[in-house]
Amino acid sequence: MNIIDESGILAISTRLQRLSEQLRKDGALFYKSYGIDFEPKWFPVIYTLHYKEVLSVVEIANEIGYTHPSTISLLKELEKQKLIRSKKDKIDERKRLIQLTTKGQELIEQMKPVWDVMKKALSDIADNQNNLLKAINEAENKIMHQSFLQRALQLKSEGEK
Amino acid sequence: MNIIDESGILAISTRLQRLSEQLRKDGALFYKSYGIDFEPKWFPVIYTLHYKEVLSVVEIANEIGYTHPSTISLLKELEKQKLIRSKKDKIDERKRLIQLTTKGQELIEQMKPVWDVMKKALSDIADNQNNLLKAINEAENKIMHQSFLQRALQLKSEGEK
DNA sequence: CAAAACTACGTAGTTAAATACATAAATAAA
DNA sequence: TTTATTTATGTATTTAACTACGTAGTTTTG
Repeated sequence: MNIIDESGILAISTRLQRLSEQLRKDGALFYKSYGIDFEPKWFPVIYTLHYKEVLSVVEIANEIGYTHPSTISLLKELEKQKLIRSKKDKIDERKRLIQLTTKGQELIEQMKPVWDVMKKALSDIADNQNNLLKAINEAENKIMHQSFLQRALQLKSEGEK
Repeated sequence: MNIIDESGILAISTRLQRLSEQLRKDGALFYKSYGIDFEPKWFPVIYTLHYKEVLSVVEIANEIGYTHPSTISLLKELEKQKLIRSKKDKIDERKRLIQLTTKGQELIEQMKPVWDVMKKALSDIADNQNNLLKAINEAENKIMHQSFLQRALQLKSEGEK
């Protein structure tokens, strides 16, 4: 065990990042093992469009929790892959409406069994005495209610009394 | 609740990354609220050197779990801030030995009470029915024993039987 | 209904990590 | 003891996110 792992909660941001990166990389390799040309970073957009069908750029950005410029660059890649297409909204001319192509829909069907296997492997990793996914949900809920910064500032001002 | 949060375990990498980023940003702002010029990304290096005192570049990289080029660029920043200094190892001339400067040590003393507040706020966020830090530890242990990719490939081959 | 404010999208530039590659010193092997 | 291998460090380039900024529609307001 190294110092950072021992440092506990203070290094939690680093630990989260590292874990995320490991899972992402292995995910990419697992798609490849099926001969599927799919990058894990595309998942949020594709999965969202599978359920919502037609969304604008900003709507997708909000759904996946990225900024809109990041989303635009993801959409560009997906458009190059011909997995999505877009058209101008006739009512609001500023909006670009995005949806899956037939190729995109077919790819999803092809990936569904892969996702099932990934789900099992991930659940196995994440479900222990403490369930990682539930822990994330609980932490996110707390942050949504009051951010880390707000909590820390409050503790700071209480300490100054 | 959006689609990605509903998608559960499949989007866990994205969720981990997002949470990490939120905590990192708030951390930076909290240091600033004390008038301390310190970036959260420096924490792993500084904290490690606080306990190990003298380490080479690659040793630090291993401790903090980054690649050595990333570590070198962190070290460059810290050297520019005069928080660390380095000298050539007399026994092994390839090695550059890194340690905290007096300024670095003083900064740590200044940050210790800040870290205490952060610890409380983070513990409050992370400790729920499922403890996030423990969940990370458990997941990392499982991955260390058998990676996500290995587990997924194994499930795949079992399914093919 | 004209001006102001807001919203949607896009581009440019920055940042923080990675990978790939190169070099030099140390160690092992023939 | 030369040669080959490994290790430590560094540089260049790539990647995937961000912020800052600009433009063009849309909506609200005086």
